[in-house]
Amino acid sequence: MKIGQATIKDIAIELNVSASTVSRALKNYPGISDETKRKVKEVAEKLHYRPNAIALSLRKSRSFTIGVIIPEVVHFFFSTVISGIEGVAFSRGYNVILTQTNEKLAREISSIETMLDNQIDGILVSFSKETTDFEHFSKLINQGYPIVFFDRVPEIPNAISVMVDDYKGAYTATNHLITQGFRNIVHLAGPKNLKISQERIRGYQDALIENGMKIDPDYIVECSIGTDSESQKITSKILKSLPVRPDAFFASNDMAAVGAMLACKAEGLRIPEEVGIVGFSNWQFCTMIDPSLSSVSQPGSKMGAKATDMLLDMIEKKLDPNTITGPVVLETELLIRKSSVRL
Amino acid sequence: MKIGQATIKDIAIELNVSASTVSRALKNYPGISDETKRKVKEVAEKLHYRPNAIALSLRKSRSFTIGVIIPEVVHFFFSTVISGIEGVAFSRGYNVILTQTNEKLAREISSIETMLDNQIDGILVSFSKETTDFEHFSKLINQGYPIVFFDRVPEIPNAISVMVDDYKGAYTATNHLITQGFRNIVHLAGPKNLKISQERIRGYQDALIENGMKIDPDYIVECSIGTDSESQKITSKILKSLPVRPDAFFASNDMAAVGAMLACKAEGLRIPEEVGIVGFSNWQFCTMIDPSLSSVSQPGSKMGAKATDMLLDMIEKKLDPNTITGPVVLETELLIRKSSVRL
DNA sequence: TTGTAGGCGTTATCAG
DNA sequence: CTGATAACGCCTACAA
Repeated sequence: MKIGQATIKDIAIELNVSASTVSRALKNYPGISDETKRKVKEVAEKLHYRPNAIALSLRKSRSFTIGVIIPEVVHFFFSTVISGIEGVAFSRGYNVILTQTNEKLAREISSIETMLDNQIDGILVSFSKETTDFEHFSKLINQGYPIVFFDRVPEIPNAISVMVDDYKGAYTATNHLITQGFRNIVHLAGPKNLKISQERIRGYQDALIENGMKIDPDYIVECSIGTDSESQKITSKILKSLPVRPDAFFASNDMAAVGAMLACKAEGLRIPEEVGIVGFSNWQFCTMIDPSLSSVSQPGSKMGAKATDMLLDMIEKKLDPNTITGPVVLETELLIRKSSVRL
Repeated sequence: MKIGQATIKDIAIELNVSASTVSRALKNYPGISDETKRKVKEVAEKLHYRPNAIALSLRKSRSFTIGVIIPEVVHFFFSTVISGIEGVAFSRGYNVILTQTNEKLAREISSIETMLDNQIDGILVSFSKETTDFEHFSKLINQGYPIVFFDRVPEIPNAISVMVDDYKGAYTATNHLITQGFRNIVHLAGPKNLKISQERIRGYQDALIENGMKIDPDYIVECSIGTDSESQKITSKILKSLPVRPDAFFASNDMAAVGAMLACKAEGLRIPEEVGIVGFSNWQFCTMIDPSLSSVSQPGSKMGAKATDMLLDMIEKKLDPNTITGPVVLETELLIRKSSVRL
């Protein structure tokens, strides 16, 4: 036996039949004698034959592999999404090629190119913070190439996307803070070019308005990086600079919420008595910190699973993209913990 | 222009030359007129020609893709490893196929098969908790197939692996607790079939011995799942059941450490005054909880990067596996925070 | 300097 | 029921 995998040819030679016969026998094609099938399968087994997926890809222009483009792997939410993606892909017989952009547009573009070179059957994308032009995506969409966006979704024609109800999540969180009697609520917002950030801002604002409160732009502060240290710095600054000291923070992500919490503690402010805090994403550590952090949970794994199912349905033509009108929106859930409850 | 990518043939037809000429021109082979090269490249550009990676793979039996087999994606440490892997792979021109086993042996085996079917050039593995037989790995190793193990490494001949110095990390952590005056130190251990768990246990024990303390098996408790809730339950139980109440916990992972912390708090024990706690891995939340958690940091990203570099070196024959004797061991670092300092 | 032919592993098509 | 041939896209030894 030669090095490397046995091929159909090897089986054919061993049995003195043609390669096509072997191919058909292995796939139980009609019009092959049971006897031949038996023998072929026996030899295949003996030689540990496994079909060469690359040859199949070349032949069929299909790789049974999907690509995932994600800003960062080391990010709790995204890692849950990846997990969801991987699960569905595996169970439906697809491989997953993973790429992280580190929030770089250039990396995003080059990853897409490599994926196309590799005959990837479809792509799942959450684009980078740098991405403001979506030409590299719309080009593919217009060619009918299967793409599904998740979480960070672009506003371009015919884009298929899965997202969470950021607006409602933010609205509910803010409303909860108001119900708890907090009045000067700061929103620590995400990068304002992302739709998800905008939606969360909108939810925050509407909650204020509907409760008869005023919107003050100074109380909407952008935390573009999203780390706890960034938000800690920003928070301690605004605790002093704002005309009326904030008594609550609704953060667009949990890291930022923790930063705010640390800053408040450093100022000697008690949580939740003096300051209420709510985060977004429900990272694992929410229940581990003291006080435990209220947070809007995003169904990351479900989002990954849903996006993958849609993508594979498109690939397998079980789903006509044209029948899809709007984005698929998954519900969030406000998990109320100690950081925001003072009543 | 037809649907799909332009091929070498398309360029050849457009220029009335043979496909081989085009192929050579594109790769700047000697013995092709500059004129032809120029024209070929021009047309290639015009048609947005990109080489078909699948065809290349088939031809060369090389895919420029490596496989990563990991127990869980949603795990801070592993996600940093993935990040390191992805970074090096990308910069060296390789794709990454990702698979998570969810700690299932069956999944591990089937993933390897799929990867081999896809002509993956090499594999990076951290095996599952279920894996006790390594036949599926040794078979490949003996065939000369490039594999590098990371973090969870098997004790089989010729295995190339990258790990952290679990022994020293555990030793240092335990020693630190002793220095702080803690005397009844419980070790919350990981699954005992994993080498990393064994090494940490050994480090813990040696630190006790060298400080003239006794080893009590009852003070080594296995937390096989590794969640905070598991360890919380276990901790509150042993706080009561052990003859002498423990005054410190060295946990084999940070989640377990947090569980212990929560259990102690629930018992009204003050940390670090009455109970000292040290974790392992230095998850993000260590600095976010109160008191901040001392932890042994594992260089996950570096581990991923190192393992990938070695794997690619093997693949590219820059590294002869036979020259490698032992595993590559990366240093850990004890990060001392509030949870363990009472002096 | 360029073209031809053969092959990487598989399967669809057409013959027999 | 089975075989021969061509093709997926690319590369390369050999020929011209």
